[in-house]
Amino acid sequence: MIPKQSVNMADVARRTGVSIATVSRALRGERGVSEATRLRIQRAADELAYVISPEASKLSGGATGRVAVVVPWIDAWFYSRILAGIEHELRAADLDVLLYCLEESSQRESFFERLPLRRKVDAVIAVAFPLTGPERARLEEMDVTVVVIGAHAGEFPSVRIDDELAARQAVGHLIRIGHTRIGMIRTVDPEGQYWEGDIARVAGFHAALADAGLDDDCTATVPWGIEGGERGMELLLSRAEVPTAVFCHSDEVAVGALRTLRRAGVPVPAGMSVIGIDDHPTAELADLTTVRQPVGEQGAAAGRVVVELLSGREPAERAVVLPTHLVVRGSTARPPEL
Amino acid sequence: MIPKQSVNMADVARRTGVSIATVSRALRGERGVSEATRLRIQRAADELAYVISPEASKLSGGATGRVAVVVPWIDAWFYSRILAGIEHELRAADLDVLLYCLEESSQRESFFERLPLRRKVDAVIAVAFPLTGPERARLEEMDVTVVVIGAHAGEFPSVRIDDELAARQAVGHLIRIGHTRIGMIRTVDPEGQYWEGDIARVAGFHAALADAGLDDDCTATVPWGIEGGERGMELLLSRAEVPTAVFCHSDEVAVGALRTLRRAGVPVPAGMSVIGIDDHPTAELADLTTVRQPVGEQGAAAGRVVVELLSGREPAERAVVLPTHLVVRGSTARPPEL
DNA sequence: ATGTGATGCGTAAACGTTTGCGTAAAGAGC
DNA sequence: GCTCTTTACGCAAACGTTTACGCATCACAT
Repeated sequence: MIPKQSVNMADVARRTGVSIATVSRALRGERGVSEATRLRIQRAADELAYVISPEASKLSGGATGRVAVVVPWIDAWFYSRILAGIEHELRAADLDVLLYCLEESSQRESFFERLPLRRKVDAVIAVAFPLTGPERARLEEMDVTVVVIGAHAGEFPSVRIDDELAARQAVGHLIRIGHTRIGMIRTVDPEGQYWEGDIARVAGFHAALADAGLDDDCTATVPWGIEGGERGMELLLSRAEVPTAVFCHSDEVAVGALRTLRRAGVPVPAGMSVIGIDDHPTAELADLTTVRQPVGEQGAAAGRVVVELLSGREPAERAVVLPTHLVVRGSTARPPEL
Repeated sequence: MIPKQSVNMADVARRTGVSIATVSRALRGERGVSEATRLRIQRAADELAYVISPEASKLSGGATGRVAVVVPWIDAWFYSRILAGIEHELRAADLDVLLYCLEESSQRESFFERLPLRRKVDAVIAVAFPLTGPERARLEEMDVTVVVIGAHAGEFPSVRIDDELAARQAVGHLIRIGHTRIGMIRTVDPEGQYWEGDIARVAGFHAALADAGLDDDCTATVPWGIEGGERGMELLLSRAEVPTAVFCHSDEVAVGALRTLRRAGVPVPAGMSVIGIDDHPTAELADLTTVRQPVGEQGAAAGRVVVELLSGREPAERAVVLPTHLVVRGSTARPPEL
């Protein structure tokens, strides 16, 4: 057997002339250790480049120092930015990030159902997918702390934007510049489910139209993504009453819509205004008007909430709602009639 | 203290009437257990929904079941796709992914230097950043298995594309359609370092030109990204001899180059051909000719290599090189002179 | 009958922490 | 001076595995 080259608490204890128990307490900042010895221990630990063994710690009732992040996709702008925000914040707090990419709801279900989360992590951050009732119940019964991004699920702390407001900002812009026939392209996931964010955006769409006394039956439903956007715009163009402006669930959908318009020879914004949500990088490239949401910042906020909760403090707010705002570019203009 | 609701080996042992040791051996498929009892134990474990505690396992000399993935950025197409590939493959093998996003080389250095990797993970996958000599040495001396993506570092198994060949494919295309004055936009990282991939692409660029007997002093060096691409094209346009075609380090750089051209009123491809590498999603949107590389597949391949190594098998190949191929779109055409 | 290897399994000692309990010493109140 | 807390620390028992060792048992050849 190769000699263990890793230093453990016993080494630190020996070096400081105290017991292992005292080292444990000192290093975790527990009370019951004089400031003087705590300092000595801390220094010794630094000198030895000691790092705690998460295994042993967890095994004897401590924390794992790990947080699970569950996303439906990684290779999508939104999720990877969220993830970046989370990772940054958690690493700053010396927590490790365990990544689970669970595309299908059945995978998520079995993950929450039978996986021994409590054995692996101290907390779970669930990003932007619909939590089913059983999932929620399951999470509540195991004693991991949970934070949800992009949705509000039961009593769990959450971080999100106000999707309904964002939709109102987008549609409000279209109304202000004179549009009266406004369409929307909404999205469903591959399993045919509407996500909370989409539902709220549709609600905001309808509410904004209602406030302005406008008709609102002009909605197309497509799978999320660029191709969905293409299809959605095709659907809207084939209507009896073609709208003069379209509010898209998100920028990627809007980019698809723009492609269809280009192919159909409809000039943007002269013949059709298009607006999205996100401020995705390609929105700038495509000169797309949009409602910007802070993405990385949502991840970071969730990370901070987790850190607070794990260190026993109550976070400042249990439901963080970050602001969105309109970014006007070249894809929206007054309707042709005016 | 809340009663432990998690099943452990003792429970399985009791249920089957064997010792804990036997359960341990049976569940890991070690020899020394009759097939009959192994089956009984397996069934009991399933019935109890037993899952091993990674902490205890690691603590007593076993594996952690975790793999660290180190990337310089997450919120970039390339890395998030790689990550998706890795995650998918590792999850299939019941390994957990620990994500570390280390942007600065100093962070990476201290990560490899003082982090107790052996305490946390069984293996490390390093994605596409330059490993310094000390880092390499450090990794070698701790007994974690290492796999490198997008570079070849020492004796470590690696997964990558042939960057030089990819460059040759791109430049070869430009030469074949008649270009003789070809420029390149290469990239450096924020710390002023050239990455292995870039160096190889430059080499391929020069080699392809040399093979065709062409001049090759037309290179611009910029920071990676869209803005870098814009700047790079500005530099090339301000040359005494403006090239008729430009090979860009990657698609995102090429997109920047296209923006500068549009602003400068240079028609593409009539006035300038542009080609990139990657086949980034926006390459299709921007109608950009490019050399496609399999990105998610590189991650998946690396994941498979790790799985092989951790289960004690030697992987099929220690240096996996995945193929690239030309994707011709509308951003390249014969030069104006012809 | 005896010896010789396998084979199948149990015993018990790690692994490196956390934590309840015990205890000595110091300080506080009278 | 004597209790009564409080503080600072040590002891030792968990936590749930892996694994070196040891002991039967059995097949097979002597």
